[in-house]
Amino acid sequence: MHIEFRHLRTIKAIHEAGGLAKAADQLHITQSALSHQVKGLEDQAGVELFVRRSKPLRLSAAGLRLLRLANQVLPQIEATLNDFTGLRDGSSGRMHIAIECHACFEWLFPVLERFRKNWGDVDVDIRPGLAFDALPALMKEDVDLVVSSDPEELAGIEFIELFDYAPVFVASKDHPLAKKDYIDATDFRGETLITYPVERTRLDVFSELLIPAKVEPAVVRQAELTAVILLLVASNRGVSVLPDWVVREVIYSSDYITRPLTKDGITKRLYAAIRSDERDKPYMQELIKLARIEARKLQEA
Amino acid sequence: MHIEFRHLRTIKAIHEAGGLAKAADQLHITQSALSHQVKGLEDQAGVELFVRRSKPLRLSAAGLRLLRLANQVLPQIEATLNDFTGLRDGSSGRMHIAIECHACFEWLFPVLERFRKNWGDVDVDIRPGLAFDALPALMKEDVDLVVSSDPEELAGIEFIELFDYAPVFVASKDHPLAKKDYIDATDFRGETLITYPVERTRLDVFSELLIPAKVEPAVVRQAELTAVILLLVASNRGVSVLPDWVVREVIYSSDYITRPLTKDGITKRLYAAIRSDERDKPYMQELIKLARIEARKLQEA
DNA sequence: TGAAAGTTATGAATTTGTCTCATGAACGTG
DNA sequence: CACGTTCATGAGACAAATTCATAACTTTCA
Repeated sequence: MHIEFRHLRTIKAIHEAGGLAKAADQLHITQSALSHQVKGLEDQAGVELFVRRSKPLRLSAAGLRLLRLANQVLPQIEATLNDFTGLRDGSSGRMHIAIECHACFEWLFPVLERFRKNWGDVDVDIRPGLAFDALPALMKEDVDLVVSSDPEELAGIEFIELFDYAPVFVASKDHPLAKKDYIDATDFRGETLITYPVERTRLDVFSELLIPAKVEPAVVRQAELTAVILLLVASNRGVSVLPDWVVREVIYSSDYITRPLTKDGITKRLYAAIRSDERDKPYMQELIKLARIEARKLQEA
Repeated sequence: MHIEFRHLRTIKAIHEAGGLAKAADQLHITQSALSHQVKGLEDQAGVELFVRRSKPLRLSAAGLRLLRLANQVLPQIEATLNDFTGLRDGSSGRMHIAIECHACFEWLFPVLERFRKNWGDVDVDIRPGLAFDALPALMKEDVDLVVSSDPEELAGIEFIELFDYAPVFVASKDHPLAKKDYIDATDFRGETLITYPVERTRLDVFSELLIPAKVEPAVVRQAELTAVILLLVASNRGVSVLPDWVVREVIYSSDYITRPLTKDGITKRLYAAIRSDERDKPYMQELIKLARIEARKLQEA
């Protein structure tokens, strides 16, 4: 036999009730059960837990030691169980986010900043590493939310619409294309295009414009950070295509010009992919709400 | 079902081994048992403990919380069990001492002071309150050692000889009786006798001298503290009879004289009464040894 | 993509352990 | 000393954990 929580509860109850019989009532078991239990414990520990010579059954030195253990340990269990109800009812949980779209940092960061305020018990993280396998990771519960613009039909996964955005052409104000009202695929011929360092199929400018039109820019140069891309564009080292929420920040800067792609502009939609069973968790809903608000703010700026 | 230590050990093992099967080996039970156990736990707690979608069975948020509990709690149990082996093998325990003889503080305190150094795990205390019922208290395990000068035949109790001492007459150097070489019972007639505040039968001067001789002092005055008794004696407010280990400290002081009781002197023997089943405990033996040493030192002083 | 290997889940049977019931023993009290 | 209280004990009832056998699932590798 091993020492178990049951025994700690027993010791504590006997001590507090001041006797087997009363403790037994309190624990809703018989006095006999307690007696057996104590005996078992004593056999196992090899020490007497109670002083039996006197009637009001007092704790021995060893018994007191065990009581101390009980007083340490039982509250810790309580605390754990409480945390569990938190996890169950959704006031705490995990929110590890994978972003397929590089520029999403821009709006996601402020969102998480606000989210953190009200949901301190939720463990928040961004996992940039797995841009590729984001959806498999979501299914495997490696992450809990994926920001994506390509909804797929997947069992147990659903894509929740966040907001629409437009990929927008950005160039230096001195660039020749600044003269045009809108930009077509053919305009990229001979240009240096600056993109995030991901495969082309995952870049709007390629998937929506250049690949269908079978146009290849003169040079494709990659930069990790949005700020760096803008820097390169400003100094006329190339042109780029960025989501409107990014360029909105620079739209009034006299260094840049922005133009729609194609005459009618291109619109894309961003989704939050989550596991269906987490859709109703309150913090999940909250995060999505915050994302929509934040996006609107950025686009209205 | 309740959460039990078993479950904590299980969670910990699964996490460390990285899988049910390996953990099962480690715990010397079958993989099936672990699976059932985890299932039971999850049902009980109402939360998923593991992420099952991926193969190497990872802990979920709740699982991690439980692991934290395990890492807190299991060492505490270990510690308790270790303390128990201490209690079993006698390196720790309780040493609550009742003293029937008031003056015993004088030598007992230094003894306990030294005892404490080597037996820090033993809970030491002096219980002055129960001078009367000291022996019943010993039987009931209210105390563990009684210092007494009256051995009795009691089941489960044995009296271990500590050392011999002599009750000695003390008076001011200016007292008339200072002229005598030894003091008889009749010398107390007309004197003020200062004693500890206990019943006469438990005072050597009465039990050994005055009661047999049917002598009553003029006044019997009581004082709690040895120092106070000596103070009163020094200022010639009365005479007293104290154990030699006490007066040895003042013997060279020019304020006092000490004289033997009766021509041949009276010798008494002090005992440690303990429960027989504790006789062989190492700290018990040590305490008795220290008591003898201390007494010799005091009497040789 | 389809075995093969490895890992976890499940159901029924079995074993183990815990509890209850009935009763006895010990203690304290009037 | 009888009586009420409190704890201990043994046998049987019951509940729970474990095992065995096997299914279901994942991952890996060809």
